[in-house]
Amino acid sequence: MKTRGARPIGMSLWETTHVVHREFERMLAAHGLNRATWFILLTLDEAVHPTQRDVARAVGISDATLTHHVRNLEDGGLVHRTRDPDDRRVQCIELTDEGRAAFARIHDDAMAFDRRMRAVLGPETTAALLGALDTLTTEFTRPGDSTPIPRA
Amino acid sequence: MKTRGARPIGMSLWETTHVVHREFERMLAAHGLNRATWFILLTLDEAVHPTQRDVARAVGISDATLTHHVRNLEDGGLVHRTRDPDDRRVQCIELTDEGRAAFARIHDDAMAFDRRMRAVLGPETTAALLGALDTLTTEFTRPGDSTPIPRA
DNA sequence: TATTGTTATACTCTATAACTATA
DNA sequence: TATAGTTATAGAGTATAACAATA
Repeated sequence: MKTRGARPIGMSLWETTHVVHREFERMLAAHGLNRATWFILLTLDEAVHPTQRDVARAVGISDATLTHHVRNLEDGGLVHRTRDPDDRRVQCIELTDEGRAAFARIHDDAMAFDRRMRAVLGPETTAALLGALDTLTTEFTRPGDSTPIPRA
Repeated sequence: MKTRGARPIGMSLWETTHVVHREFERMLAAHGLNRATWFILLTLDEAVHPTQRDVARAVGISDATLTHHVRNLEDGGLVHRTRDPDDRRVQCIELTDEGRAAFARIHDDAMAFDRRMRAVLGPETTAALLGALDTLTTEFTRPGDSTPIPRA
């Protein structure tokens, strides 16, 4: 058939995302994290006393999957959980001191990563890229799918 | 800590890619395929008598993983394999008639998908987006990592 | 010995369903 | 009854290592 036309946008989008993402994951792995656990720590940093369910929603994974990752974080000593005294069904997740230190280190690396991207693109292209991505996200997001931080 | 600055580019890139990709996978799933098998069919359409190893390289997966997917395609009747008479170690993969028909249908849908993206962006923004993606891919591709069509 | 591909096996991420404990 | 979270289990996609067949 030899179907050849312009390269599909989706192909470029996929390729770039995964080339970039691979580098980002290498950085996270050097700190003992992966994408899901990093998103969890980000959510914990930004939310005020979230329940696990809140965190799962924010990260875009199921409760069961969150339990799995939180257990890993807890085993690694980055996080610790206590039952909420006001509602003992609720687990309160908090960063440990070690977790806060790790978060700060990774956050620095993540910011450096972002600066590298912005530097290579330049301010105008960066703005154009972000605008285009936003347009596509709006176009392809389904009303039902509320995934603030998208899943894999 | 409440670390808040501009939204990282990587986050937008990740989110958009996966919102778009989710829709694309829905389309593929309606035809009984997934991303890996679609990339395999694309490679078969474009390459001339590739070995399985060639296809694995092009898709960016291991030989063992390719075997796994090719078996699924074969079970689905889209592909069939014969040993190369000139070198009986080599499997020649070919689309069946049914495979060619399925490929044509999916290809039509994929082109429609691409038109939808280009339409919502407009020609200038499309060009700007592709340029930015290309810049990022170049910046973050490691010399060793040759992944023409990227893996998950 | 080197290469092509397969098999056996296992790991990670994910989900659903059934469950516990609380409310 | 309803909710928060856990456990048990499974499936998809991936990989590595050992292997068979062929060169």
